[in-house]
Amino acid sequence: MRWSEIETVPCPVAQAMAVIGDSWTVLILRDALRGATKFDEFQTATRASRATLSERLSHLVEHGVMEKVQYEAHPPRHEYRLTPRGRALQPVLMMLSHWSETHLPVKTRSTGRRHTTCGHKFSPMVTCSECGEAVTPETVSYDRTRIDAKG
Amino acid sequence: MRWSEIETVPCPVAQAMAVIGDSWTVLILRDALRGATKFDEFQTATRASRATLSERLSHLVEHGVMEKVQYEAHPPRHEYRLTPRGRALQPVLMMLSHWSETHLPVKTRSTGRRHTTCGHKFSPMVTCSECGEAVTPETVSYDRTRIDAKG
DNA sequence: AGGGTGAGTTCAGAAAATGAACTAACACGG
DNA sequence: CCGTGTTAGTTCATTTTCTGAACTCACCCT
Repeated sequence: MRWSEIETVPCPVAQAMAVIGDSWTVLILRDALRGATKFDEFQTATRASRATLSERLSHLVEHGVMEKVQYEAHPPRHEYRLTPRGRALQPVLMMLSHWSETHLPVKTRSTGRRHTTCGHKFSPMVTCSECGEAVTPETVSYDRTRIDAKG
Repeated sequence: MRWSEIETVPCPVAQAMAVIGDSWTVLILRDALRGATKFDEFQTATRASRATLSERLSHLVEHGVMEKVQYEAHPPRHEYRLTPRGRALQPVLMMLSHWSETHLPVKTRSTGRRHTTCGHKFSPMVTCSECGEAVTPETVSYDRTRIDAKG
């Protein structure tokens, strides 16, 4: 199966990858979440080629993760903004970054995440919406599990 | 910059992508977390080509996310198992899947996640390790933010 | 007129992915 | 011993995608 046909696979993870699974896309989202909006800003930050970046941004717009907004008419200038759907990826990126910081050989400075509500430096944790306790791989079950890609 | 050089970028997200950012890799991890261990199991579930799958599995082993274990000597047979580093990706995959289920047009059945500790169906939430309250994009700040890829 | 900026597009060459077939190393049944 | 089956790959010709550099367009500024 071709990677470009991944969108046809009826699995939530595959559907997510169809939208944000191409190379560079996660780095684009990282920068968007940090406030980047302009084409050249993304190009400098990600260092993807202009052609690839253009393709990826269009793809994200098509899938409702970002929107392309004209912010100046003369000369015509655009910026790319995260939609609510795009901003909802923040927890995913945060968990990914935290995994990287805690489980990969260190090649980066500590991120210094601070929770402004309580004022402390913190680690992001995944908890249960119902009881508030931590969720671990061992304490989750799935009512219907499908291993195969076809459904 | 070439995608294969992404590992040289000193940013946690880029480092994570260097390990799990290639196409198919996240689907391999999805299946590994569901209990897949054998080459052909991964091939059937992901539908990646055998060559690509072989390359990706080796890459994950190199980076300590999976290990290749001989489980039978005659004939020699191996299986791929998640290491602790690999299992630690479960929260990332869970948040990704949850994003897909809640923010993408539905093309899949609901996952039916249940927290065995409390017995309820639940949604995974990201909370602060210090105060236990929900973390949102608006309630996080970073002590040192770097937008550029160079550091 | 000449230079600069933002947002791309174009294109030839390089790199990576695909699918099908092939290999290896054995087990099993007859 | 022979043919078939299983697991785990490798090989390779073809197709697809990515890369970097240059180029375009539409303006503004001096």
